[in-house]
Amino acid sequence: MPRAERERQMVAVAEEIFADRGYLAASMDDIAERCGVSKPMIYEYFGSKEGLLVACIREARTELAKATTESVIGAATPEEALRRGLVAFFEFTDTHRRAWSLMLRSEAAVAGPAAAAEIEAGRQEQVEIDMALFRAFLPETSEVELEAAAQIVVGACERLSLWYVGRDDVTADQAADHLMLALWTGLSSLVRA
Amino acid sequence: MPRAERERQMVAVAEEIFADRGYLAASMDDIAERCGVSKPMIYEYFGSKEGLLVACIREARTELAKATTESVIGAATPEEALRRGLVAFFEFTDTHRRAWSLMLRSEAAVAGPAAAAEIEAGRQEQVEIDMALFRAFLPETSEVELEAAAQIVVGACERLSLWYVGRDDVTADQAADHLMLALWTGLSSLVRA
DNA sequence: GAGTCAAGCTTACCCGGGGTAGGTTACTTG
DNA sequence: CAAGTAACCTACCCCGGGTAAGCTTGACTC
Repeated sequence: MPRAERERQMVAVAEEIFADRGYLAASMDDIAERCGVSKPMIYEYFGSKEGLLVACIREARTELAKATTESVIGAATPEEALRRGLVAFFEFTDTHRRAWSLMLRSEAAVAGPAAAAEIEAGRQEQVEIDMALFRAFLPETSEVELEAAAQIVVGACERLSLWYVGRDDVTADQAADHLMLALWTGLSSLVRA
Repeated sequence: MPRAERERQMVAVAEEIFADRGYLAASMDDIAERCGVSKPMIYEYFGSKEGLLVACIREARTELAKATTESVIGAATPEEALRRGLVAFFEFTDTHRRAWSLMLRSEAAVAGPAAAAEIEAGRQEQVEIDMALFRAFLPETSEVELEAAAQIVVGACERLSLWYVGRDDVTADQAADHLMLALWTGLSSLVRA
């Protein structure tokens, strides 16, 4: 099997095993066996166990960035853009649960500095997408304010997606609704209602 | 040295080493040596490496829950309660950086299921504190709505604290301000400004 | 004061799994 | 067909989590 194809297979298998058993409990021998290949092949292509994890995360975050950026194309108002981005995000986390749990669960230094950096880079990517969006609609707002808002959106999305994926009585659309109410309209509106 | 005291010392040393080098890179032999004790003592008291991590996390989350619940006592309006809670939270993450980075970095299944559960329990604790607060001020609002709002607040706090701790030009108060603007007033207000 | 029990502690070891050295096969290319 | 290289293997090293078995010391009983 040619290298490129084998690498894709390895990433796919690793994603599944990492997500299932957790990074620590997954052994490289097992992954190799499931690929029908011996362990040194993985080391040849990915360098280390952490390297393999990084490859998995990178693939997931590339897909996520693609899905969210594409979703906001052509939105007329900031409200519409935000809502569309949220729905796309929640749909992604729902349909790509394995990939998403990898990005969440393999936090930082537990797997190693490279994996930590990859995950943080993924978040930062989302932050920058959000900032670009806000900046386009809100030219008057300061950069600090924009970044704070973007971080808030990313954090809220992350947490809410975990919550809604665990409940089958809430759809991606409803999750986006809740988030729009809180972030866009503001929680203060609940008091007056 | 009596057991209780030794346990406290072990947790303190472990917290530091885990936070410094990361969970994987920290070896039990090193931790034992820094305690002036041999490895089996730690296993006697905490059962496993993961058990030791769980003890560290539990201590940190207990402190955090204490700080945030105490901060909102006596608040007259929901706005004041929310703001006070946020400030207390950001101050905690700033002054207890090691403990906080442990809670964030040792995500989920990477260390093992018990550690994952402990961290999720910590988040859920915060969610419930928030829900109780909201419920007190907003008796009309549905439980689903309350929980969604609480999840959003927790997620936004987590992310924003990481951001603000990394920037020395932002104070806990200002971080709380940004969050109040986004969550309480709503981002829509930026458009009209 | 000898006997006993437990708490706190040790040395010396096992073994799974990440990572590597060095070689084999088989296909391309000049 | 010789040379090179891509894809792959077996066999091994060794660190570090985890354990077995026993030592020391002090308190408490008879």
